[in-house]
Amino acid sequence: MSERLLVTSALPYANGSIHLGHLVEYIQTDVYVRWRRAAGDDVTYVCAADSHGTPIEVNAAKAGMSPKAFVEKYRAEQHADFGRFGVEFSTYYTTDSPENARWANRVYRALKAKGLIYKKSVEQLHCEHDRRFLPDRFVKGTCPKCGSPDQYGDGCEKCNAIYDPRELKEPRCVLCGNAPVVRSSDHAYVDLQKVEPEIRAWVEAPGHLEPAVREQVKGWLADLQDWCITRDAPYFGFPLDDPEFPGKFLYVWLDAPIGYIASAEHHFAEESKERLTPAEFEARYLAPGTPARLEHFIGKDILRFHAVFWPAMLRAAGLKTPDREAVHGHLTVNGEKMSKSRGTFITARTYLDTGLDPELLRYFYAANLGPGISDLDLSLEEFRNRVNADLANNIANLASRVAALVPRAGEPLDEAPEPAIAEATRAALDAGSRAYLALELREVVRQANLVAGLCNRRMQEAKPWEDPASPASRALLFSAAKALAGVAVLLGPVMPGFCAKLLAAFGQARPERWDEGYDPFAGAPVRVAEKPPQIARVDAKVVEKLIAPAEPPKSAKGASPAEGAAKASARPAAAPAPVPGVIQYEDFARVELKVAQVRSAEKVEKADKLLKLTVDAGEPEPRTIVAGIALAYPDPQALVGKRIVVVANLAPRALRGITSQGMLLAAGEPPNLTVVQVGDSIAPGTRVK
RNA sequence: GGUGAGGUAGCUCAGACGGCUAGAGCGAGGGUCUCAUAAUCCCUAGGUCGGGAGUUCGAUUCUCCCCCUCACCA
Repeated sequence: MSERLLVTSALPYANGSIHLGHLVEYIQTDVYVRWRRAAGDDVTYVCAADSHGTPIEVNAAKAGMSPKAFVEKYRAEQHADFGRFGVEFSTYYTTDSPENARWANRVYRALKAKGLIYKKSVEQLHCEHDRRFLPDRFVKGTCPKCGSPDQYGDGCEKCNAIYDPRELKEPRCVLCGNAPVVRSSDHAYVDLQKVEPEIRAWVEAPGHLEPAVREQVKGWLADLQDWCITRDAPYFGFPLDDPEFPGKFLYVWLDAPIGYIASAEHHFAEESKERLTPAEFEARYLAPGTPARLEHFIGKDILRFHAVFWPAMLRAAGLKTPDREAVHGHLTVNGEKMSKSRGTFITARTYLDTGLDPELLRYFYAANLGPGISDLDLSLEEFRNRVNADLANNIANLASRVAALVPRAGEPLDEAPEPAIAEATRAALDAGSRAYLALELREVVRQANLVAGLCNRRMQEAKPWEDPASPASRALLFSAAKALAGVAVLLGPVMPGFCAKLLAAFGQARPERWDEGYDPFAGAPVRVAEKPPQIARVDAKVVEKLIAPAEPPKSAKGASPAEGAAKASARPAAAPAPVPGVIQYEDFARVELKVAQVRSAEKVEKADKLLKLTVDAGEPEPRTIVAGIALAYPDPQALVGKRIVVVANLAPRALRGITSQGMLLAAGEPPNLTVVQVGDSIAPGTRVK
């Protein structure tokens, strides 16, 4: 196919560390980019740190740093983290760059020249103490609808009401706690109604958006709101160069997507192998009608900016519009939003610290990613199953058994392949290629496993270990090794390291390109050049290390507010602020209560209050629980067979030399005490909530 | 409240211009080989295809209503 592409991932906000939610998008994009390159395309993969906005300005000040230094710290850390997961950008720049300042002003001037900018006075909450207007997330107060305290200025997390910050009761500035006042200020607005037909045309054109996404965006177009693109000082951003709006800054969301362009321009001017002047870069990549493709990977949370505002901006600036926007959903962990209080907020570092290979995460994501916007769940159990069943048991083990037999068959092998294996491998490569283009990564993974599964089955049928040197055995071993080479090529974009080793193991070279003319059964004869790569089976204990010990909810003071939507998707839910004496649902949810059936009960020696119980909590192993209930149950046998409720996730603790794995619920004080029981219809292991 | 998406086996999902016994992978249960990472391979799972009504010879697949989930928005 040989096309030229500019591919982008959303720009992570330079205000925090990369987590597994971010990585969905960057891994998805990286896999796509690697496949494109393997297929002979010329791809430039652009990303950058999103560096502007109130949160960065405020947090930098808190950290006693200049915004520039603050941003650079996170930019470098993020870039390094991505690299560890094999995400290889052509460039990882910053939106706070001279190139971007120039581009942002150019786009602004273009909007203005087209008559799309108008001035409007807006009332906002202003903190007299901090001398600043407060973005929605910088105000907290009581919800005007339901009366819940401690809600952000844009909406209530309790009743889901959405309102204007001015409606908030008892508002206060999250920075200093003082009550803000209402003040008005003039701002620049983009009149989107005027360009609605152009936006609509872009949205409805086939190929730009997935059908489901397109419907969503069309819904917005039916009720287009004008867009405010300026902010008041103090602000970390580009000063607006327009006498009509003195002292204003460009809103971060105007310059963020422009950062794609500015970063790419910077890359070609100063980093790339083939250097391009800004004019050459623009002509090649951005001129309307250029054959170069522009593709954006984004999360569903920033769809509006990319599917409505961005095409409008590009059109107004006389540039080409995107050829595709791939939108993915958010990451959940064990079926729920990532949450610091549950310990499921997993950073890239946390993952690396467990010692798990980053390529396993790439594989898992690929195995679960399609072109749609549905959320992707990282169930730790599924992760383990997937890696163990597909990689360890199926693919890597096949490589291992073939490698053990090839020397016994007599190297090198250069046979006629088994037709069924050859055909299946070619079909998988063919289907895989189409799947990559359609971003059906899970289909790619499926195809690879089909091939390996067939080879394993053939091995089982033909038993080449019985007579390895026979012509039939040699043909099968040759076929399996070559099929593995095909699998390595197919999965190469997903697991570059593993696949390179797999090819090398059987003396196979990586093809220059595999879109056309690549035949795994041609090329070098098969010999075992080195040990094939192993995939250690993942142990449940290792995976569990991903979940941090639950962290107490942060105080309101420490919570870092985000202005509008964070740029990169899958941001965590903000921890609700604690109210004295009242716990949040999350606090309760941290306590894992389970039904358990008492198997045995006996007195603990030398302790007149303690009983030692063995209970079945629906787990592989029975639990031992030591409880101070002996006075209330002089005959421990009375408890045997009862279904009680235990706290299952309590840290184990030794009592009288016996480790108690949890505690049971009981009402009253000894000796007048009764163990909480449930009916016989509830099975041991059932969660109590 | 509005808009959009979706609700198919324990889990992740396929599928059907309406029609043979609704599929796959993983998990689970049983069996098997031993070249290989206690891996492979074989068999098994009987799920009201969210609920109700309608159209039809026939709907899980079409229409309508309802319920639930998710997202975006006022």
